[in-house]
Amino acid sequence: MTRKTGPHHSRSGCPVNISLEVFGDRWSLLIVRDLMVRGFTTFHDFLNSGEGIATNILANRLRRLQKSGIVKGEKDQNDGRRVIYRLTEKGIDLAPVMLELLIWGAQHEHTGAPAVLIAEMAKNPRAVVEEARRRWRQRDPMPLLPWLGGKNAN
Amino acid sequence: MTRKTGPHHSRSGCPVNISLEVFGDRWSLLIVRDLMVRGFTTFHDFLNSGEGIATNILANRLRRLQKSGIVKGEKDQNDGRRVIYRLTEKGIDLAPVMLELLIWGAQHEHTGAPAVLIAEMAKNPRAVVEEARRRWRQRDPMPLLPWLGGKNAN
DNA sequence: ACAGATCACTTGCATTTAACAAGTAATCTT
DNA sequence: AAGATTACTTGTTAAATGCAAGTGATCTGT
Repeated sequence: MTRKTGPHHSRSGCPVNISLEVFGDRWSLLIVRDLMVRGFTTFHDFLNSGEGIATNILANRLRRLQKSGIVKGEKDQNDGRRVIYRLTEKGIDLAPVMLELLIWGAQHEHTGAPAVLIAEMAKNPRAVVEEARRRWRQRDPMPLLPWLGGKNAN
Repeated sequence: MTRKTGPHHSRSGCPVNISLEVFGDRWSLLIVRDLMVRGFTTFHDFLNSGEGIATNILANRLRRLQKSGIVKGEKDQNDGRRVIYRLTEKGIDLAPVMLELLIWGAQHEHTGAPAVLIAEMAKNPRAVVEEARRRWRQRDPMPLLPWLGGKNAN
């Protein structure tokens, strides 16, 4: 009924904690990934992203990401049905987090990622981040990476 | 041999996705943070960490982190009740992720982190990661950072 | 040696969140 | 005008989380 501390009470002022409160769940960063490295822009894109998010969860996460200023959505001018989602600057600033996540996962878990490519990125993270930022600035829709998931092996 | 990550099947082979399946929740990375930057080692430490995790969830996350090889726990030789938790190498390899998470949170959200310190870390992430790794190797229990949570407004 | 505290957990239960299946309104295509 | 597409909602069920209390092993002080 009555919430004692309001709707969004921060558990602590630690930056790590606060980051996790914003996108510390199983889906939010996958949406950011799709926007950042795969060049996805629509609800439909995210839905068929390979991991199988449910429509209500996707809608909810997109709303949350917009509320926290990481993503912005606007109506497509050529097609009134479509909403085009795009990272904000705050969103593209997650590129370093995304990259380190990618590197860690590729180095420590069995993924479909080609080791050479990962090593390359690990050697020069600054360049990768800068390239991501460049594409974002120029609205370059081309994926940043040849898609790493492979044929979705299961 | 089929690429199985255990009884749970992977949603996709993307490294980002797999990373998130391992620690993509609100608590796992906070435990890693406590181990990595605060020098915490015991159940009790994590419990009084400031964010208020419940005992059952904490036990569950510690188990999961151990199963995925990020954390190792062993009995304290001087006190048979205690279990001392420590990051594995796979765990300390999360330092870059943690750091970028920290930087992003500090730059984009309202946190208690001193801006100067954050800027310093952002300027030379390699050094910070190397220092974290050094402390881990030498079992240096000293916190990596003057604690950033501040007075923890709760 | 014993009482009481401490530590690392469990267990049971209520509440919250996520997953699944359908449906809907607006818009576009033919 | 019919049918398809797009971006969602709305139920309903399953799972995860949060909370309070309890358990057993071990340590500490007397």
